[in-house]
Amino acid sequence: MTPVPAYHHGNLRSTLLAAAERSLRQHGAGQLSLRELARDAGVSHAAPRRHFADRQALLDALAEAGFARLHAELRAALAAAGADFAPRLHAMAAAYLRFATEDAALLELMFTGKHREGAEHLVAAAAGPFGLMHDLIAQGQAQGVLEPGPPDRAGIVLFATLQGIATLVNGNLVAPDLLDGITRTAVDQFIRGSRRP
Amino acid sequence: MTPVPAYHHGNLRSTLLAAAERSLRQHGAGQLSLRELARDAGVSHAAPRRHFADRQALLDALAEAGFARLHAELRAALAAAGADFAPRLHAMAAAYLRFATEDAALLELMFTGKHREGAEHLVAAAAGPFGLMHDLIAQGQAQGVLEPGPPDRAGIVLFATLQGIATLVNGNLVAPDLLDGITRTAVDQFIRGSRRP
DNA sequence: CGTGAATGTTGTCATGGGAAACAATGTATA
DNA sequence: TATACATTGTTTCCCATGACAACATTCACG
Repeated sequence: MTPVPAYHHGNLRSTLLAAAERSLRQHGAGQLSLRELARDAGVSHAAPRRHFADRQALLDALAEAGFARLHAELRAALAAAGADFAPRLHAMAAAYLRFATEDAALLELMFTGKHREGAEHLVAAAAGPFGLMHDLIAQGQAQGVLEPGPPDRAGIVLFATLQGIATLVNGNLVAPDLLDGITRTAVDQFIRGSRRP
Repeated sequence: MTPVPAYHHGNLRSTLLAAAERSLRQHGAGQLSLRELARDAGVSHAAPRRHFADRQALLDALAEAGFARLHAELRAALAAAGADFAPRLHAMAAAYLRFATEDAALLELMFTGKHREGAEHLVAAAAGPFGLMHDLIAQGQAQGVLEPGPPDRAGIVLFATLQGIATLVNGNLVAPDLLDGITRTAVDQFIRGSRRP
């Protein structure tokens, strides 16, 4: 018996999100079409509207999921690293840049101010990865490697540097094979620039 | 006599680019519509095609013009600064971030890998600002403030940091009133991180 | 002049987002 | 269980846009 296609798809929302993530990786956010996603899911072109009020809502959901995944990957990288500050920082930076360069379009969605007015979701979702960075800096200070002070400012600068490296590489302004070296340089410079005198 | 509208607009290309830059600033690249630009210019909806093969060509032209303007503004900032390295670096960073936060959408167009396959134009245009950064680093080394070495790597890290700060601010992940302080912190940390031992 | 290259215009098509009205299905509850 | 309501998906329609082709006007230059 070919199973009669159920009227209710069952998990359209997650199916759409998964397909969207694929399309995003392959063709970028600009090319992402709700109708095409609907076709792929074998569903009418208006069905997605039950789950995403409009195109932007879908993109916002993608960005939010992206932050969650980024958070998880950073946590995993930290867990795999040892207890010392410097290796942990290097591990985190490498993990961040792997994510950022493998999912360039997603990263762009997550960061470039494409969000809606009420983008508290996104800001809240971003707080996860930001928090990891913050905690790591605090650990560096506790271990006496970094100079004391509010970890926020230094953390933002570090985060910005990693984010910027990703942008330059993703924009083809820096050759991808330089990525690892530059990342290491950036982290080392960061440590040197804010280490305890 | 109401002047009969001339059949030939005369300078449609620059008119379109100017209008596009305005629209970009107000509504972002996604909302930019060739037909709307044509309407604004008082010209038929197909006229822009004579000057830009397609939408992407218009966006590429905008990005290229953006690099030229960025280059000019950085040069102006450097010219206004003194001869000492640190103030020059601070001036350049401030100028970069002013440009980057006032024209967020343009910056995104310039950097995020939205270019065509053959994007040599863009890479070449980007070389201008990159070169300034490079020269500035070299000057810092010559003045004995920075440790010697190939200026490229350090320059890329610095550029990335500024670019990343802009992304975070433009994405509302960092409050705009923190911008100046963070920029200063970033530059100071950079100098401390790569100064002569 | 007059001819060809630039530059604009009108008309058309396919694609896509969005909205409304309707249909099928699931669920709670009297 | 039967009926009311909520969820989810379908159909049908409208409109904006990008892209393209065929045609018109103007300009520059011999």
